[in-house]
Amino acid sequence: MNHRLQDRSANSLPEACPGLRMTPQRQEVYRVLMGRRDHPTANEVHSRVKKRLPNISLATVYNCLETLVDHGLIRQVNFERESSRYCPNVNEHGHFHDAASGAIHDIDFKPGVNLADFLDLPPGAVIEDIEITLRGKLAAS
Amino acid sequence: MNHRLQDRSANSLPEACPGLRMTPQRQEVYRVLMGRRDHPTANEVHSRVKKRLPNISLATVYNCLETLVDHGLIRQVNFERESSRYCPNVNEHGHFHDAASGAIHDIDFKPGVNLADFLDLPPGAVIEDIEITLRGKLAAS
DNA sequence: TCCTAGATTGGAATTATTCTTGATATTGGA
DNA sequence: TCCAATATCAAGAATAATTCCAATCTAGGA
Repeated sequence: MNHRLQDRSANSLPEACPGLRMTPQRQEVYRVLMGRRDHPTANEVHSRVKKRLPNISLATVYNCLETLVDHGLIRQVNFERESSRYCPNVNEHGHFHDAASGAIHDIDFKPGVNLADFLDLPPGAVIEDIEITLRGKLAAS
Repeated sequence: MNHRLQDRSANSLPEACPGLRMTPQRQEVYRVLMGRRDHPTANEVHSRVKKRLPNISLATVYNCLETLVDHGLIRQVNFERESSRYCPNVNEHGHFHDAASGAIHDIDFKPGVNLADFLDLPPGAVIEDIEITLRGKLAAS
């Protein structure tokens, strides 16, 4: 078992994230996200965080989430015009939205795949961020 | 010159779109979108439409846009949490958001690509809709 | 310890969008 | 043609997610 990895994935902020002051609120928001690999909204995060920090405000949860996103520790994902969701998986990946259950699944790229393999990118485009969202159904099979 | 195509692309709703009653408002909203291949917000559409229909309300523009989207005549696209934009290109395609200019470019798929070749889809997934958004810069080259 | 920058809070403000309601318009059938 | 049923439109109110603001609070360095 890799101790550091375990810390990272369920308990704490990485010790050294330059320019980020670790506060109990930020730590708990991060912990809550890492502790369950789903895609909660700010509201849902707020509910979960309140179990340990009953006085935390929703505004603070928004602040913490924004800070964590800015530092690349979590990702913000948007589906249509629904409320933003937050995703503990910072690897490059897409999302599959199951229309039936409402569940959101992370979608990885197949190994070695390059965007330019399937998209006609404008010449000279430098891609800084990718958002891939699929909507559909999982066959009951 | 293909008369019907010309009609379709710049002047009117397609004559036969089942279940869609063609009203002056819808026609104008559609015309305005087809007439300029950009990605306006509902507000921008409203401004443009008002040139010919000065009394049209923003609510009606929203209604028309929603109806046109539901009938597959235009597409609604979202970037982050910005206001929705509407896109006259109903072919399957993605978008590239140029951070410098703010411009949005359509990105086509390379011919014949199958997403499943590039993405690790959950087994049995039936894709109904794809949204691909890239953000970045166009090299000044 | 004291100071300062940054963080937190609660509530107010903002903004895109949707809803509601009443008025109008259109359609298909008698 | 006329009517009834239905769809659309307009205006403003309502909603909901998010951001802003002003007033504390806190941690860490001098």
